[in-house]
Amino acid sequence: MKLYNTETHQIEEFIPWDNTHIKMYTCGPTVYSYAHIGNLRTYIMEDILEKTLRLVGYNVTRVMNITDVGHLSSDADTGEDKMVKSAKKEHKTVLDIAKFYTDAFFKDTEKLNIKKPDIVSPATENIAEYIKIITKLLKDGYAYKAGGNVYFDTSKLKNYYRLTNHVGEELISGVRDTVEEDFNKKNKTDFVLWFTKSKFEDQDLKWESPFGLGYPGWHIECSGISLKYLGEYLDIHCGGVDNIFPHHTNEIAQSESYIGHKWCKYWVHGEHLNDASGKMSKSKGQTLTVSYLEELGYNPLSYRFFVLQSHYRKQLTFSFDALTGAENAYKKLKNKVLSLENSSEINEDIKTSYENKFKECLSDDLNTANALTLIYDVLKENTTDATKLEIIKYFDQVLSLDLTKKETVTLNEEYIKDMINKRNAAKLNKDYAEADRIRDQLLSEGIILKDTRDQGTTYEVK
RNA sequence: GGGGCUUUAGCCAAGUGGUAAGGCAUGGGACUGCAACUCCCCGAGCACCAGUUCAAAUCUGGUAGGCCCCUCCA
Repeated sequence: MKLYNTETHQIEEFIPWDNTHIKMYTCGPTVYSYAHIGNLRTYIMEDILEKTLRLVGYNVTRVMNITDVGHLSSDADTGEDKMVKSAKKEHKTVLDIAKFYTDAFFKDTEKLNIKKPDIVSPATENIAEYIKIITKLLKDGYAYKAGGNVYFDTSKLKNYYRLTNHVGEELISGVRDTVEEDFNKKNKTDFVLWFTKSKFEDQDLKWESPFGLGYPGWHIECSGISLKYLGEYLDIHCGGVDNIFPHHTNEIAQSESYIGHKWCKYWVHGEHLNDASGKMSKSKGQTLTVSYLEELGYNPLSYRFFVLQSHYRKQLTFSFDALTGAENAYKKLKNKVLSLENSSEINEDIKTSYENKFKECLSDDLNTANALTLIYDVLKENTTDATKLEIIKYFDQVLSLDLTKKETVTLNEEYIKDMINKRNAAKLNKDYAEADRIRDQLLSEGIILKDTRDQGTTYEVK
């Protein structure tokens, strides 16, 4: 298994801390609104990674956090935290909002066949863990108090910028002019571990702590949850590229200062989905959600297919043309797979050979584009249908495109047969207008008629 | 200003030194009352320039374009 490791900037052979059990942590959503399909691209990649690891024989424990407590936001113009802002807008409490969007998030991931992580933990349920870490960081001199808050002192580290090649002196703080500078910091890269005072005065959720009544900073939650559930030796930490700096950089700083040794071996980051104008963003008008795609008549799995055609470390530009293309390809492919007969013998040699090829594709830094191409090779292979079907089922354990799953819809077969007979009668009378009317009628009910040579008129569900 | 990624046919793309996989769309054909489905056929020399090499999409240097990060983001 080979993976690109952001920390070393190269593709490496994957060697876990403990070969029998892989610990995988993935940054979860901030639940202040619906996830857009760009967010979901990263979760699809993580899903492929997890399933690939399992396919090649590893045991995996995967943990994901849910960010349901405010973190420093850039909405300096309103002076409000995102969670609080949503809550106000929708006249609900912060936790109501979090619950609502957490549920929505998992509904979306389910539609995309993304497996739910083994452990999902909201940030608000692990406060004691953060306090424990912060207390030790203060005691060991890695953190300091200023202006009521606790900060991490990045100048205590020799190798703070491990994930990036940033040069400290060249960083511009407050690159975006909406961000206000925090003058409590000793160094511009220092970050807050615990807030008791912030510009967001109306933060709803606060907890007692040795540092005062307040709430945790954004970065500490991932370190805390990961250390709590996965221990001090983490194999893989995933997220979107935007998290590399500062979020993941800060996680390393906190975690390793706390445990005193190397923490995570592999950092895997998914590239963004862009639209024609650049990066997709929750705060940029029209949000492309899974349910929006459904409203437009797309199958969510067509989006999964679209994403898998590309590589996770490559930026991908979304357009409806591209999605339509993917949907066409997906439907055609699925039709071909479903038309395979499952009655003949299975050729084990061919099956094994394709299974190995499939594992090779995915083991090559998750080359899903090639893995997908392999399906077309299987369909063209000179072997029995049953063999092809078995191979594709094997592939679908990771691809999760429901390629062999027939839609189960309850149909009124007598009605349909009756309509077909009427249409055939009309056709015999050369009353094609009537025949077409019946065909359109059924189509509007989701039934597609097929005039075949040897079986007469058959139908299938749209 | 600093750091990083990227550029292969209309579109999504594979490719890691030996002469451009696959898919979608388009066009042509078979099938059809007409369609849909299905099947068959068809397209690029890899942003540009200069090197290295017997040989470069693949290596080196440069130019141009696109995108991202530098405390909201997946």
